[in-house]
Amino acid sequence: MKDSRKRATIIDVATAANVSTKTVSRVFNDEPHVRKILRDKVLKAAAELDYHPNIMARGLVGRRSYLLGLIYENPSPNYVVELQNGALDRLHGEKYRLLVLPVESVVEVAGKIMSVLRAAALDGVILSPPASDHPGILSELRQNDFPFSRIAPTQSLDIGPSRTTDDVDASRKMTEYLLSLGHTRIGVIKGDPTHPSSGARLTGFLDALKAAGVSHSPDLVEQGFYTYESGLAAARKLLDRPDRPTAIFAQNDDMAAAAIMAARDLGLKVPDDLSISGFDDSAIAQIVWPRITTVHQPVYDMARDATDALIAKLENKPFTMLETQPCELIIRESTAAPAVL
Amino acid sequence: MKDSRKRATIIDVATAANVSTKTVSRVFNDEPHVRKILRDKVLKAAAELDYHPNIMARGLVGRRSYLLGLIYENPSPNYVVELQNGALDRLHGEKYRLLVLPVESVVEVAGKIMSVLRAAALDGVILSPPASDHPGILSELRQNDFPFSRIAPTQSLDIGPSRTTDDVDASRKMTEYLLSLGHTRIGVIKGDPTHPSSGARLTGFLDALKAAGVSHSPDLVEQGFYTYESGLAAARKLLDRPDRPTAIFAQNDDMAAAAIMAARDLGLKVPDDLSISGFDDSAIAQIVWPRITTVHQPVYDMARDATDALIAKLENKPFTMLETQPCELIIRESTAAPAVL
DNA sequence: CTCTCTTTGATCGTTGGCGTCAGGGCGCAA
DNA sequence: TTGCGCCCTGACGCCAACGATCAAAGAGAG
Repeated sequence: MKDSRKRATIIDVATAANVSTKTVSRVFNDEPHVRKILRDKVLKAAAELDYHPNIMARGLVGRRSYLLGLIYENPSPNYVVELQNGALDRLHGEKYRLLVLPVESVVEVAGKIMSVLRAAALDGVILSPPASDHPGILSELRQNDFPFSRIAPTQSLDIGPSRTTDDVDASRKMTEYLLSLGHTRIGVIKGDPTHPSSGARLTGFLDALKAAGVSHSPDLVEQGFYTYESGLAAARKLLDRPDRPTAIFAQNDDMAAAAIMAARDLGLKVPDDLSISGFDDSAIAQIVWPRITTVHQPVYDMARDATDALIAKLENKPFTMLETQPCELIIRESTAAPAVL
Repeated sequence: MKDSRKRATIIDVATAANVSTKTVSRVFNDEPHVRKILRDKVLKAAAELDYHPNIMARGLVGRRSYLLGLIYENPSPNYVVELQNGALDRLHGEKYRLLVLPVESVVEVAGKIMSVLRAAALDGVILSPPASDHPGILSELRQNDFPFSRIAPTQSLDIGPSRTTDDVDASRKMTEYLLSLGHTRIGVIKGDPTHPSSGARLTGFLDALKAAGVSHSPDLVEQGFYTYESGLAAARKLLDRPDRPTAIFAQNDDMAAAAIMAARDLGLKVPDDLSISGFDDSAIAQIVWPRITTVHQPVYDMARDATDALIAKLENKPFTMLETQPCELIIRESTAAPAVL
């Protein structure tokens, strides 16, 4: 037994198996031109020596780190964890590993994204909103020929592989549902303005109103930032209005949950006195009471698929540039017909 | 201008600055014996060439990857994100990077932890519960002299740096508070039995009852797994009993939130008909209604400090082996005196 | 001739060990 | 006091080494 402190090298394995290092290399890289007998001998020797290829050395000569980055802002823990899990599950069994790169704000990294990526020696990067739509970041990546894939982009869908949903359509459907219940005075709590999803969701909302011939006052749109706290403040403003809306369409579930809390503070019953709908179908939507009517966003699936596309790109395999996932309206207890007509 | 696809090497910088590569290396590693004039010249050349040291090459010769791993199970997104943020914030500005290593269950990796760590070429690893208390994992790490630090361990506090809170004490305080309200029939929803925190929290609970001379039936202890779903099932069992408890002490906030939902399904009012308390003070505790009385766990702080200790260890700087953080009872709206005596 | 290997030597980018060189301080003899 | 040799130290440069891959050339077996 060797000193366990010292790791076995490819030379040790080659010696033990009585083959050349080249052969060992071939075995570990699944290359052809190795008989099964030899392959087994090598694997046996490697197992006995507890040999693992040195990623550093391999990376140095092959110019690959097998490290992928995931860039995200941190709106809600549920979202982040789903994002990570989607990526991690796809990476399971692969030799790639995931480095998490949370950023305070996309603006923060806009100019120095390449420095960050190079300093971390990443092979590729997965961009989540709003980085996935940031023109500066995208152009910098393209200029440097840096492999990336995008989660839920809304613009320039042709410049790289991506997985997305149609926020406008989903938002339109949700609005149609609220209209069908009889709501016409609908408050909106917008998400972070630096996230294009926020604009898209508003567009869908306005489209539906227009199609239904319902007029809408811009005063009923309040700015939030996809966080619980921002949702609380925005909901309070909406509910303090003399012409209080009969329904609030929050652009994500965290803000919808905050709206429920704000309504409770005012003694309003949800959904009897006020309907509230969210977006994303994150875990929180089923934990609060009433459970939130929302739109299911396949965050996990999008993250997994974006990772898949990135790996395909890195390995020069074919991949689809853009895939739009369906989204689904999920009706729960937070919405109902308005009590007063 | 060089082709931007090709990264500048230390040789390019040395050539541009008209010094030796060794000098450039010294500058980038903050070593002495370089005059300021030369240092500035090197930095200027490096900036112009957009040079970043190649981590792979550096790691190869120095046997360091500057990669730290964070091992965790995935009980609740809030917990995971706090954990990650604590570690990441400490790493900010350092050359170390964080690799996330979620595991299905600690048992899954118990035997092959070294393989995982070596395959990922990690410099060190941060263990969160329950890995931080797993005897198999700990002994394997020690046998291999692999640097690690632990978050919230409960056993063998002398074998490595760690940051923890006193779960027994915190649980005792919470129980004393429930007793002081007048509750004597208190149901418990336990956490995952593979997490030592679960046992510790039960111990504190039983200690307090014993000290107060209150007898307790083991039937009032239900098994959960720190997840919302498990809490829902456990709470239902407790509430279906003929001698329904007047209070439920859930061992984390997710399960406490589930208990609130279960109570609502039965038409019970919280806290009027049933008091519910949680543990951890995670985000969810303030999002549900009533907001949950809980014990604040400084997860973020513990993660940051454990990261700090690990870095200190890796760089042979002094560090404290064990530090116990205070914990704080946080009283909110989910607890009150029992209505019926 | 093809398939399955081995051998040799170069290569990736960086760092550690060691050598070199210049200059300063110091002791000591004249 | 001056001049000389010596040691020490700071400021570098040169070269091998880290571990794996890869290209090229060759060899034995079928």
